[in-house]
Amino acid sequence: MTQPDMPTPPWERPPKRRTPARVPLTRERIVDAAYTVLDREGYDRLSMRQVAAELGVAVSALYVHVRDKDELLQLMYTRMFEGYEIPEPDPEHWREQVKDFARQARERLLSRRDLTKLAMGHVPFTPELLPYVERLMAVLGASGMPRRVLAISGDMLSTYVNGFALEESLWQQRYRETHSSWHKLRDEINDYFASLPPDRFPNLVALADIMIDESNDYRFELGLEIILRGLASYIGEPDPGEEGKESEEA
Amino acid sequence: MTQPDMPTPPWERPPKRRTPARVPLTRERIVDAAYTVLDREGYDRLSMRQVAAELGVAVSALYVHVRDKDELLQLMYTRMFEGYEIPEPDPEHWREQVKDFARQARERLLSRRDLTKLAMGHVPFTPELLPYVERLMAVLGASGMPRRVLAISGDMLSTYVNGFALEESLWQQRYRETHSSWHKLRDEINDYFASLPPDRFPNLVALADIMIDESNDYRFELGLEIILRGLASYIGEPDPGEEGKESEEA
DNA sequence: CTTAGGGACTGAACAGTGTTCATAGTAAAG
DNA sequence: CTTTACTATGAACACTGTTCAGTCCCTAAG
Repeated sequence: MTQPDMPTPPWERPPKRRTPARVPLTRERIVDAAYTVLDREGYDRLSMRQVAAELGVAVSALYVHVRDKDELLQLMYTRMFEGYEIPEPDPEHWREQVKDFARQARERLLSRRDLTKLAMGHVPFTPELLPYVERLMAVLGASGMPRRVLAISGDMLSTYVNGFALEESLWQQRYRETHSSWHKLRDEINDYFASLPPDRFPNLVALADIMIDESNDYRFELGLEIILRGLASYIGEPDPGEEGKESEEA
Repeated sequence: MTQPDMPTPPWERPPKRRTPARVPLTRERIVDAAYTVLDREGYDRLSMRQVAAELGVAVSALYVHVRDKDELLQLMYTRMFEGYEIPEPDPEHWREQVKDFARQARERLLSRRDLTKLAMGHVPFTPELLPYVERLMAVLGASGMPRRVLAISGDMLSTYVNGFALEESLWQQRYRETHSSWHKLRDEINDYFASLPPDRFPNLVALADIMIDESNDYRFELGLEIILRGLASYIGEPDPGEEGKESEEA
């Protein structure tokens, strides 16, 4: 509303504080700081005190805006999804669309430190995240697979991607702590498997060269293709839901 | 060596202490106590102090036998595998054998509290656990699938089982904290999905009745079958390893 | 039997954690 | 200006994993 280049008339009191001495604390700023701490310190050292220190604020101030550490982690989890791109469903290309989604998810999980640990144990069923689930189900549904297969396909895919990325980041963490390069660690594991007594471990010895030695990208793609083939095998079949429908109590 | 029913001759000194005042602490006893605490308190409250208290011993005494809390968790993880039964490989019935293994694993993970959290982030590559991996690879290898598919099939299966069981136990935990029965919570989630605006969430609304409402057993079996179909689809195909073999640096 | 050694165990301490609460400060509303 | 509402503070509580100077006790040697 104010013309930026015009000088303020002397009779008009300037706003009490153009740059308030204390920028007000918000959930957004807290999550920002939490991510800064996560990048620098890692998930295990991400504490309320570190986040407060990052903001130059007392610990208890955080609890005005956030109920729990759990709620803060939930907010961080939610932010992980921002800007996710899931395309319009296209029945002709659902397989590539699903693969692109999975690749995007893996890339994101590995793009910052310890995001896999953050993602684990959370479920994208909050109101803010349901749109993403809806989009994925739309893409998967375009394939024409039966209802009951469709209902668990999303879960299977995200479990696979999360589990794969978690394992990747665990190895990364381990080599950062003990080895100079991923190559070195990989070769050592390789040698370890190859040096096992072949009479007791014939299969592991025979597979030693590709158990870990294979490119992670390639392994990821192959696993993805395996799941997609399994899903696709149900297209055209009747819904596999009529037998075995006993309910359980857990 | 001593005849149990014979009275001890008076000239033969009895062993210094038949029931020593302090039963010696061993790794085994520590792991026992840790499992007792895990059952009673849950993973998040499993602490060195609780374990020590369970044994009636000072905390620092534990560190004589165990380097870390991490090492204790590793020992607990190892014990999870004791008594696992993986059959002799039989090329005719590999699918049922693999399914039995997966069912057994899921059952075990859910048989005690928070075992899924304990299993997560650990890899069964220690010397004590390699025999189990070897057996599983033998069963899978009997199917005749290509080398590179075989190499990741074990990982995929355990990722699936762990992820599935983890999600199950998360729901169980959540309903224990807030709801009277799993049925109640399930119905609420069900209603929630069904009550979403159908224009924005057509797929989720359409699947509301089977997204969560389905029996967990049935969902588990279906996911297993999907993976097995994907794996089986490679039998008879050449090893899918010649294209896309670029290595990465991570 | 006495002595010395060594391992198992203790208690206290350190540096950190999540969370709460009475209090002080600040900004807007009456 | 005063009141009200609310944010932020600092101290405290009850925990956590881990370390370390000692103590105890059992065994082996003299």
